[in-house]
Formats: sequence, C-alpha cells, structure tokens
Amino acid sequence: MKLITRNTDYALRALCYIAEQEKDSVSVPEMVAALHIPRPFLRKLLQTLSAEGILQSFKGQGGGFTLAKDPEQIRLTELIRIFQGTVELNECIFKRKVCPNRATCRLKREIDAIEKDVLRRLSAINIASLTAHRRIRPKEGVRAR
Amino acid sequence: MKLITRNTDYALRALCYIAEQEKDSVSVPEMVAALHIPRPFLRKLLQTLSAEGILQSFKGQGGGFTLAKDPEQIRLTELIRIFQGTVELNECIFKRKVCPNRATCRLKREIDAIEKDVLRRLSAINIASLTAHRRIRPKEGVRAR
DNA sequence: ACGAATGATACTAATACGGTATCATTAAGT
DNA sequence: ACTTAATGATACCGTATTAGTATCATTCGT
Repeated sequence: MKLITRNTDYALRALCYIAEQEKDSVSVPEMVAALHIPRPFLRKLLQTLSAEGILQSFKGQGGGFTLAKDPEQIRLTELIRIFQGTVELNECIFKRKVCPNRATCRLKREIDAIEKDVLRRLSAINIASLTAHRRIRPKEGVRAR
Repeated sequence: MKLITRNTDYALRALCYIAEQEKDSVSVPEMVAALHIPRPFLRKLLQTLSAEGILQSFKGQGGGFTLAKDPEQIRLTELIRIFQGTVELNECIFKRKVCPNRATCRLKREIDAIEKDVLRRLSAINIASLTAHRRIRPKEGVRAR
C-alpha cells in the first residue's frame, strides 16, 4: 500500500530542483543528469505538469521549464490528484445507493475522518516547504535571457 | 488511491456478519445471501482468514465459520496486512542507500509521521468496534450443536 | 452411501503502474 | 533559410496487483 507513487515522487523532485535553480528555465537533459530519472519518463511527467498549469514550458533551443506558480501554491495533494487520481482512502462499494450494512457505514465514518486528517496534513506540504531557500521568480510573462 | 481494497472490505463485512450472528457457525451460502459477495471470491477470502487463524472452520454438512479470536483482537490493520501487505505509505525510492536529495528526505520524515498517525487510528478499528452488540463466544474448543 | 459443506490450487480478466518510442512543432543560433 | 536542440502529443509495451472464476479433493452429518 503506497500513499505516493513514483510519478508523484519524481514530480516532487523535479519541481524542487527547478525551484532551487536560480535560472529562468531548466531543461530536461539537465534534470536527467541531476535527478537520475529515466529521460522519457521525466519528459512525460513534465508535460503533464505543464498541461496542468503547474509548469510553464519554453520550446526550442535553450528551452525548458519553470514554475508557473509560487512554490507555496504547489501542494503535494495537487500532485497526488494529478498522478494518482482523487484522494479517496475510502470508496464505498455501494456508491450512491443506501449502504445496507451498519458496520460498514460505521467504518466509512471512521475512514472518512482519517482521510480528512491525512489530507489536511498532506496539503500543508508544498514545494516551498520542501526547499530550503526561496527563489525570486520573474514577473508574469516576462523572461529575461 | 485507496487505503482499503475490496478484499479487505469484504473480509470486514463477513467478519462483522459472523460476529453478529448468535450461532455456532455461519456458512458460505448464508453469507452470500446476506452480503451479496460473489461466492467463489468469498470462499477464497474466508479460507485465507482461516489459514491466518482469524476464523475457525468446520467442514462437512452443517459446517461453516466462526471467529477464532475475540472481536476486539481482530484489527483492521491485521486485515490490511493480510490482503494488502505491509502498511507503508512511504517507501523511499532509494532503499538502504543514502538519500541524495534533501527535499525528498524532508518529505520522507513528514510522510512517516502521517503514516504513524494513520496506523494508530486504523489499529483502533476492530470487529468489536464495528458491531453494535457483543457476542458470547463458546468456550475454547467446545462447540455445542 | 450421499449430499453439503470447506480445503487447496490453478487459472483468467481488468486495471494501474512504470517505462519506452516516435513523430510533430517550435525557436535559437548560424 | 538551415540546422539543431529543445518541448508537444500520442501510442505502445511489460509487469504487478486486484478482482474474480473454476475444479477437484476432503471432511462430516444424515
């Protein structure tokens, strides 16, 4: 049973790495060298983050990725949602229908409470809280090169 | 992302059902009728519980299953271990080796803390806490029929 | 002896996870 | 304009886990 899959883990590492660089953009080759993540896998993952609006990408020679949001705004729960779907520790078998079992529904309440707790704690984790120093991001849309 | 799989869920229901019956043993046909779990699936699951010492089984005509332990002693964490393996929300990618990433290790500490908390709360859940009333179990090895 | 139950075990189908491969598109540098 | 180095999009593959089925052997009450 895993709470965090490799996808999410790699994404976290990549995002932290990007956040820590004092650059305008970080390329895949650089991240492959630094993080030892399989190249095609990392690429797919970064593209997903880009499509989700977490990274901003720059195509062409000298291109790469940069954070599209403040590090504080990139939360672990969001990454889990992207790569692992909704956080539902529970998922009652009898969806929508009235649950016919008293014990099961009591269980559901318990698990729900635990889930809420886990989510609260997970959502406190973000890229800023995982990196030591803050990075000054360039202004919206501007990119000095 | 699921914390509890269907196996574990079904096992919980079956165990609660058995606990709630005031009988010496409960048969598979009865449970199939009551719980709507696919028969072969339920059978396999009960056999596993039997092999793990959680249920006691009686073969032959009129046979069935009964709890082998007090309901308080049958914990959710135990069922999760049986059907889903060790509870490890974390599982660092770099096992044994020194983790090369500062941010990742900070994450690991956080997740570890959350995991400990989840386990503590899950282990408080057991068959007794999920069923309304207590069942008076027959004495060790004795079975009036 | 028969029937109704569990024991043991092998098999199948669906899904998620981890990873690869390929071609298209874009933009910088010459 | 051409080349090159980067990302975009998309399809594919292998393995593990989960969910479920099928079959035959064994046991025991009647």
